[in-house]
This record gives sequence, C-alpha cells and structure tokens, in this order.
Amino acid sequence: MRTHASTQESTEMYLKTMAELGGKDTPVPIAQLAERLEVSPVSANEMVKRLETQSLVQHERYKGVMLTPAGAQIAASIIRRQRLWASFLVDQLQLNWAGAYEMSCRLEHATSTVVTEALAAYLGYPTHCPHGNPIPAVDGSFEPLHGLPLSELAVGQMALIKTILPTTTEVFAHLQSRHLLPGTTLKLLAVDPLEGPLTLQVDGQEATVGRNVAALILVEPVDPAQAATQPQALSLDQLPPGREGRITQVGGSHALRRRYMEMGLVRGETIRTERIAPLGDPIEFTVKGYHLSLRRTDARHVRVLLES
Amino acid sequence: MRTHASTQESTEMYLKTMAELGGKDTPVPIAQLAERLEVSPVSANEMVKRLETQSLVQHERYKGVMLTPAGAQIAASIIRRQRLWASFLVDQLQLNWAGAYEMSCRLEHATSTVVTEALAAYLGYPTHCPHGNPIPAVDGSFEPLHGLPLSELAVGQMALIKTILPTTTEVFAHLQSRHLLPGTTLKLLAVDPLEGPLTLQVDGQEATVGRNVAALILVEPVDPAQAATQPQALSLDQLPPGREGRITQVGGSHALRRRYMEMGLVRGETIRTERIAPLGDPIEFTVKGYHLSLRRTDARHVRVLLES
DNA sequence: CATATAATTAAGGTAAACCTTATAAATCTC
DNA sequence: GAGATTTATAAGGTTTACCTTAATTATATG
Repeated sequence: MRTHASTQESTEMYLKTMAELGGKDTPVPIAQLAERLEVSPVSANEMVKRLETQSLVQHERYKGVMLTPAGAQIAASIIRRQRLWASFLVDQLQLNWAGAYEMSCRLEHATSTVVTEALAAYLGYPTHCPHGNPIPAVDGSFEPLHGLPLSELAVGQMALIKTILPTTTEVFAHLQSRHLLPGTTLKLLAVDPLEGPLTLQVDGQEATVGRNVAALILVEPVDPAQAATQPQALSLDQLPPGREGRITQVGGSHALRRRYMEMGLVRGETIRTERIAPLGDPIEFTVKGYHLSLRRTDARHVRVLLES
Repeated sequence: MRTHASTQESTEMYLKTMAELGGKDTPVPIAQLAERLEVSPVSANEMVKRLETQSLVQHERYKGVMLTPAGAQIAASIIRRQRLWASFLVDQLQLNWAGAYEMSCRLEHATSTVVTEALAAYLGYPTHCPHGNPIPAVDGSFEPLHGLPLSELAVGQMALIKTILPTTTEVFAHLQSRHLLPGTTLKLLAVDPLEGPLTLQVDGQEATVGRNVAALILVEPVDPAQAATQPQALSLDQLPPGREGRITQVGGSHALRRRYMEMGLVRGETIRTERIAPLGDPIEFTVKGYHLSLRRTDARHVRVLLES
C-alpha cells in the first residue's frame, strides 16, 4: 500500500532520471528507467506513453525513450533546482554530504523558477554541486562531464576524483565513509577479473569498491611523480603563485563563508594565486577576472584542486 | 480536470488549515475548512473521516473538527516549517513579502525535520515570520498572538500593526500596496455601518479595507500623544538609551545580514540600547542577555518597534 | 413547533500512479 | 534460423483525492 506521488512530481522524476541516464542524446531502455525509479517496467511503460502525449519524450519501440527538446529543458531545470538545493544544504546548512541529494530531491519539485534563481544568486551562482556534478544553466545547457569512470582506469594508475555521479544515499554514504569524495587522490591497486571489485589506496588505506559503484566515480589520471611532489588537493594558502586551482570546498564561519560567496569564491570557480606579500600575508588572487587579497589564515578555509 | 495532491501533502494541508482556524481549542466547522482549502464540503467531510481513522482529528457531527494532540503536533511542525521558509525567502533570498507564504507552502511539505532544524539554526532561530506570526517551537508550543483585530478597533484610535494573519497572496499583495505591514502605524478614521469597509490613515494617505480583510490585521492601540512625540517604528540607531525594541526587519548587505544573524539580531528578538558613546558612535546594545556594539551606520539597517 | 438552513451521508464517477499476471512481438545470440 | 531473452501490450485491480447530485439529519429561528 505505497503512497503515490503527484502528477507533477512523477513527471519531473521521470524526465530527470532520463536525463541522468543520457536520454538527451541516446535512447534509454525503459527497463533501466523503471529500475532507477523503482517501479515495474509496465508502470514505466504506461507513464512514458503519458509523457509522449505531452511531447516531452519520444519512444521508439524496443529501442528506448529519448527526451524531446521540451522534455530536456524541463529535466535540466529540475536538475538545476536539485543541485542548487544540494549546494545550499551542504554549504550553508552544513548538512551531510551523502544525504544532500535525497533531501534536495524533495525540495526540487516544490521550487518555482523565481525561488530557484533567487537561490542561485544567493549562493553566488555555483557551477558544480557538492558531488562534483555540473549545475545546468538557466537555458538548459550542461557543462560536459570530464574524467573517466574509475572502472576504466588502468591498474597501478593514480587519479583524482572529479565527480560522483548521482546515486542513492546508501552509495554516497558508502563512498563518504571511505573518503572517496571529489578532490581525493587515489591509486588503483588491483582489479578482480569477471566484473569483480576494485582495490584502491585512498588516504593511506586500502579500500575496495564494486564495479558498479566504480562506474559512478569519474576520475582524472595524474602523474604519480607529480602527485608525489605536489599534491593535487590543497588549501588555498598553499596554491603556488602563478598556478590555477578549482575551488572544491569553502569552510570557515557562516559569516566568512558568506563573505567568500560574495567575492565569487564558490565551488567550481577557478582561482589563481597572483603573488604572496613579502611577509607571506596577505595573498593576492584572481577570481572571475578580478583581484582580491586574503589573509593566509582565511585562505586556509578554502580547498582547491590544482589545475594542470 | 484538476490535478490531485499527494496523501502526505493534503493531510498536512488539512491539519495546518485547521490549526490556523483555531482547531486546537475550538471545533472548526467543516464548511469553513472546505472553503479555505477550496474543496467541496463533501470532499472535506470524506477527508476528515480519513484523518479521524488516523486519530489526527476528532469530529463531532454538526459541531466541527478539532485537532487531537497528535494532529496538533503535526500541524505545529508544518507551520514551523512554513514560517521558517517564509523567513528565509524574505530575509535571505529577498523575495517578495506578499508571495512568500504561497512559495513556502510548497516547500513545507518537502522538508524533513533535519532540514527544518538546520534551517532554523541557520536563520538564528527567528521567533516570528515576516508577517508577524509566531514560529511554533519544536515541541509544538505557540507564542500566543497579541493585539486585537483591526475590525474591532475604536474609530479615531491610532494603532500599530503587529501581525497579518495567514491569508492568500492576493490579500497580502493588496495590503502590501497600501503599506499595511507589521510595524506600520495607522489611524482608524471611519467605519461604514453594516459590515462595510474601514477607512484608515496610513503613511499620510487614506486607505480603505474591507471588514473581512481588517479582521486579519492584528493591531495594538497606541496613545496618539505618545505616537506623535515618539514614533513606534524606528531604526535601531534611533532607539533611545534604556528603551527596548523588538526587531522587525534586518537589512543591509548579505554579509552584514549574516553577521547580524550570528549576533542574535533576528526578527522578533528584543533589544535594548545600553549607551551611546560620547561621539555618538558606536552604540552599545543588549540582545539575548549579552552585549554588543554596532556602528551607527550599521545600526541604521535594523528596524525596531518600540516596546511599551 | 414548524420550517428554513446548515451539515452530513449516500451513491456513483474520474484521473493518476501505481500494481500483477499473462500474452504477444521484437531482438539478440548461438 | 530457432530459441532465449528482452520489451511491449493487454486486462484487470487498488488507492487516493477529488467531483456532482440527491437525500437525510440536526440545529437554529421565527
């Protein structure tokens, strides 16, 4: 006797899920959709038909469903809502990283465009959510994902985690407990044959992840020699002059975080160290084309990822 | 062919509406409930029966419905959610006052307790929403409403608006356009007989409001002599030493607002001016039992209501 | 106290999002 | 190309929040 969602909500969930499964470019098998949405394939089929009458999707029998431009636009705007809320929940309300997607999934359906855009402005127009996924623009355009799935990394390679693709709270929590978060550097130690698990070195410890979970982790291979001499993830005060970094985390007190936000220091933004004052304080940076200087102690609260 | 809400959502809407109509203490006629929820009396009757099987309400035929303790607790927690969201939308996202209730009404159903309490902490535990209504505590307790309905004010009296009771966006917008907001001082010029409209003086202009709308405006009569010499609503830098005021609005930049919030300068809080430095700057205040000093220019961003 | 009014119940209906089980039709793989 | 697998459809069902219209009770009022 499960309770049913409203029309609007399930429409949005179907479109969003299709977009997450690549339905903007390639047909998504209805069985896959049904699995992700935890409904029976028959129900998913029915629903897809309903969406087709509204010209939101196009279904080709035995091939799969694809989003129409109208459907893709709605999907993008819902994903925008969700990822903005996830940013708010994690960065402002300091809620748990692993649970943020699930919580934001409830909010996304209850958010008008007016609220969404006010929220985006409030947060300083972040470009990526706390899980590393790009936040679509208002016009529905996505920044392409960069990095390759961890499951396709060569054994022995070192790599930097860029993105954790949308998944369940359980999987997010599993990864969080193993420090497998955007910005972490890992080394692939071994891969079991026959779709078996991967063994990794993370933060000096060994960890194993299944093949399916590894496929959700997008990484960027790094040169081990370079990684040894120069860690990829560092705090802003350690970013060498002339080097660029991508902001992954902004910490500090509420007030400090808000101040940073207003300066344009938000997750996903690229920042370059210009010069360090003679006495090592303050440090000058360039973000979004303009300069600012920060005290070293304040800069310590910002985590960045070295850009190659 | 209207679209139906989910079970959870309509349950919450029924309970919230009942609480707003006084169903915690007195029976609410089902017809009134139906009108507010814009459903037919028959549908409301059905729904009330469903809620009764869940022991959330108690219905006495031909008398009305009352909330059970369990129902009242749920109603209070939903009202808490809504008013916290309304505070966030108005104070943080700077969205329109009149539309905030409607927008927060969507969000309230999508908000878990964890998110609600994190939001409350983020906002500095505000005690009142932007419309002057008290935010229930976590345990479901309400601060009683003070003030009497404008519709019961004596002709010729001056009064201060304390609260605008929950109503529709249209009515809120109507009041907003006439400056009838919490903190405004008005004078009742005339009352038409036979349930007719009221004529008011607000901000030097005349305005008329219907009897039904006037019943939503809770006011506190003020002594005209006192009001003339000492306006009730002023900015914090004008609060005389030794006097107490209740904060009605916190303005300024994002960063300033957040700083204030962290100091405990939130709407509904009582603040006392302790002393003004010899040169008039800074000014010392007491809020929530501790001291703080603000520059006069910063204090100007905070609006307070003189406490008698 | 009769009657008007308001509140309630009865009866029957709709749309939506789910479900199950069974059958039909494509597609893939050997 | 035949069989296995996947995908789709058909058929029938449930629950929930709504609706309308008509009939039945209470309550209030002259």
